Amino acid sequence: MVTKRVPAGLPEDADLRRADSLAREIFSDVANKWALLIIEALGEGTLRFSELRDEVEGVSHKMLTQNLRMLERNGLVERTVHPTVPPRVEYTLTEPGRELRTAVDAICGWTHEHLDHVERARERFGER
Amino acid sequence: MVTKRVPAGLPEDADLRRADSLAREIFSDVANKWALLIIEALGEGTLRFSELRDEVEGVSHKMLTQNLRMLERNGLVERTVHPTVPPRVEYTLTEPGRELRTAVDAICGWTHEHLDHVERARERFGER
DNA sequence: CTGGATCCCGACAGATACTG
DNA sequence: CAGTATCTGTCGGGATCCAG
Repeated sequence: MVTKRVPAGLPEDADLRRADSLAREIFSDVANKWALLIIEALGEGTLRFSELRDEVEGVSHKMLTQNLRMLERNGLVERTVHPTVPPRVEYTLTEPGRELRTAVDAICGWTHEHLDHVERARERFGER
Repeated sequence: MVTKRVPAGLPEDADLRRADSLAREIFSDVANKWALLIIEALGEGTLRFSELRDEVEGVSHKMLTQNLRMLERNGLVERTVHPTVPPRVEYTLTEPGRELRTAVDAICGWTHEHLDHVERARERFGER
């Protein structure tokens, strides 16, 4: 987390602190397993709640709603309710959300590309 | 998380399942706040344990060691002990670790670039 | 179907103390 | 300084039930 350094006490000092703590807060929100998997699952498209639950393997009802609310609150995901019966709710990444997704993609890609490296590292690590 | 689809029952089927579950496991390990912050803190350089504790703001002694062990086990971080007194232990990203770091950089960058967007989204979300 | 609310247990994370 | 161990409380997160 790169932080701009400024002599203490200047007028803009407080603002910078605020911005940094906000950045940390957002990072903490976003940098968790379920949030990233949801972002990855949404991809370019639109998914319903139940589709997401199926798509994001292993996520519980609670964690899904919780993270979706959080992502919506932070403006990463847009939630559109179709007032039909039964209700139909769709989730889509916003533009910033899609931008973040490319980073998540990179992590996913990295994971698959280094399976062997990790496995070998684990074996070596196991020898003790 | 893109998964290659193969007709069930083929010889390589089991291998693919194993690879996927391994990928998920690695992802779960890596996609957490402290691990990502540690990777980001290490950057291109080398840091001692105590330097990392200072650098990664808010991390506890325990979480730091725990995550460092995990990153070492997965071959993302290299740990070198200098048998001096007092002991001096240094941590560096491995090559795969540095590759992953670029993705983490992207997330950090994203965070700082969208502070306003997030703040506005939160305000709008608050109106309920 | 979506999702809020509640209960409850296990895992996680902090604090502290102890070794090399 | 670096790291392990233990103890303890908190809370993440699953299961379940209820409502719109």
